Amino acid sequence: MGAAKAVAPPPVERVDTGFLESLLGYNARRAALTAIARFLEAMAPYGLRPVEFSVLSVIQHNPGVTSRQLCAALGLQPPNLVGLIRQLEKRALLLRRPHPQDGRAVGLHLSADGQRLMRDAERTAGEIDAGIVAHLSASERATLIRLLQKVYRR
Amino acid sequence: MGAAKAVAPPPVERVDTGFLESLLGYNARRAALTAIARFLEAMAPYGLRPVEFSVLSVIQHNPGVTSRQLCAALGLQPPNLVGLIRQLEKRALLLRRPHPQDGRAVGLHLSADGQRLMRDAERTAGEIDAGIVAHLSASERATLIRLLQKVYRR
DNA sequence: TATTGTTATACTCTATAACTATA
DNA sequence: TATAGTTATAGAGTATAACAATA
Repeated sequence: MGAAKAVAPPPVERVDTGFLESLLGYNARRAALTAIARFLEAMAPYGLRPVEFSVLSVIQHNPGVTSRQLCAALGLQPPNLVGLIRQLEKRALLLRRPHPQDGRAVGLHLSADGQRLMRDAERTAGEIDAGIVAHLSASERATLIRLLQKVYRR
Repeated sequence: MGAAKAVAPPPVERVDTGFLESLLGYNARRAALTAIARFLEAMAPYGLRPVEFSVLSVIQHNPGVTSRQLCAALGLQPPNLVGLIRQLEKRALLLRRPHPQDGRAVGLHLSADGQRLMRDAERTAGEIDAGIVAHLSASERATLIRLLQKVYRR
């Protein structure tokens, strides 16, 4: 065949990420980043980042929940929750009340302001989420969420 | 009905995360974190973190790719790629060669060692990934990946 | 002895502004 | 003037060790 010595390879025209796209982890991460980016924009008016939103949401639906329970439910480290709780308390969105049965623990509750904020924020979050999967059918969306849960639940 | 004044609410027994679990973003993030945790363990013997793995994988399948193209393909910021490339070059896993057409750019290539490492690492990554979705059927796995791509591709 | 909440701290990841060399 | 690569730097996010108060 022809001369095959020291032929400079042509520049890459289109980057092939085929192998990565065959991995579940890569696709889940990319999808999560897409969703989180939209979420960040939509929650900016409320002054809530994703972690703050999820913390307040769990407190709203579980009044009196403890820090420990929050950490377990959301996969957070206790030390990282301390500053978060303190800031949300400063903003008067949540209250810390003594735990009815355990003197070491503190029950977390939303204030009236916090409840109002979260009612609006959760509605907005639901709308944003629907927008992200607007080009999926309702059944595709349900399937996607069901399969994702199958992955991370043991 | 009964007396309803100042009754202390009972402690939370089981934390309800139902609302968060109705959001795609939350589920995608949890699934991604699960997959990444397994990936971290499996790649530790190769000394590769997820970003390093994805960078080397793209270079392997696109010899001569530039930093800029890598960043666009993987969603990285150029400044964050610099140190990564430098370390991988120090480990003699990749080579930087002048770009054949653009004097500003540098073409990235895997060394022979890098190619050997990535052949093994990609095989291991595929096995790990299969293990994460082992309790899903082959068709469920394909559906999951297809729907995730539908989310993050525009 | 174990657990809740906390402090201090460090490490990773990611983001932005500004510079240089070349196009 | 626009782009590729780089430097310096700052901000999130996440992790561990160790402590006081209570169980």
